[in-house]
Amino acid sequence: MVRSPCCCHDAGVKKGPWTEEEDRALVEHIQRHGGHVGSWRNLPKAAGLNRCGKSCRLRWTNYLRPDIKRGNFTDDEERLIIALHAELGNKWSTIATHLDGRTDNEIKNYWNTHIRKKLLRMGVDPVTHQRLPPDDILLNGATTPAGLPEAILSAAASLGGLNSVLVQAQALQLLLQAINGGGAAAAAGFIMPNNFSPAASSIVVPNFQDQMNLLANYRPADDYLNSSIASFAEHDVVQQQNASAPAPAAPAPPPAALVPAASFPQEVAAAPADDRPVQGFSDLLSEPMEMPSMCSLEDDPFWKDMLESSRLPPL
DNA sequence: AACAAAAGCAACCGCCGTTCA
DNA sequence: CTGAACGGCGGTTGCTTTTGT
Repeated sequence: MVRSPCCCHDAGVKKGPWTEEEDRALVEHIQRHGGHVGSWRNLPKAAGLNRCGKSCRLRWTNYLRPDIKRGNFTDDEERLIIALHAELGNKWSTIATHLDGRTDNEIKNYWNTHIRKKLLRMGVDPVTHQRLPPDDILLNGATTPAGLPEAILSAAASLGGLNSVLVQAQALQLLLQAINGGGAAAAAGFIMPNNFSPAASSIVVPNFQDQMNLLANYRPADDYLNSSIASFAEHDVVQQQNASAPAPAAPAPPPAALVPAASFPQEVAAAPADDRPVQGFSDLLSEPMEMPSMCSLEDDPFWKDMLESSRLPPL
């Protein structure tokens, strides 16, 4: 017996976005059959649809199925996806079986549009889940003019694994550039006084040693899965907020569920001598942006040296 | 306000393993 | 056993929406 060729190649079969009428026809047909489709190939004709069976299956499984969960991915889902991807690779359908109500297509899209970029920003290769070479991180972060905060984050993420003085200097240079430009620095999570000006004689920055302690202890690929990468969602929200906010206005108290991202843990800032290693980048991103321990640049010999050796104008 | 660029996402394409005649 | 169709999957495209200038 010879089977007929796939309907997908029929010239008259409709393609493109589905209309409400088509959706209704498909759903009603499947419901009439108790949720059982039988043959996808025969379904379009039986349901009165001028669509390829394959297209019907896709529409049903990715959009119309009643058990599909809509809305943003939660942090837990995000962590699970990353963990599963590290183990399974691009086995989206397998990954989808571990997340209730999520389709492989949705997960795949979310990975490609959100998680992948975030991992890159954190200095983690989204394919291998290993730490990227520092040079790559810097390149990734510095590709867009508006991406300076990302460059700083990438540089910070790379500090823990720096293997060359040159790269370390590049990372610090990024930090210095951020401080020299108030808006970018604010976006990176540094607190600037309301009257901040690059030319001002007293520039306040977070305690440098605290920053270096945190950054130096960060090992992205070692433990990022265990940490609350967490802050992914918050990270995005805050980036957008910072990018669009008319900085450097005095920050309003954030909503309880929304804390600034690129900041340093309070307990570390308050206890500089504590060498507690951070568990991951989340520690740098998830706490409110409060810096009890501040110092001025002139008072910090390290900053003084750095500024003198940089090409920035003297402060 | 208008335009351009970037991001997000639904849908399509084509390959591959399985099923079936 | 063979070959064609089916169903499923991952990669990619292109349209729509959002954001930036």
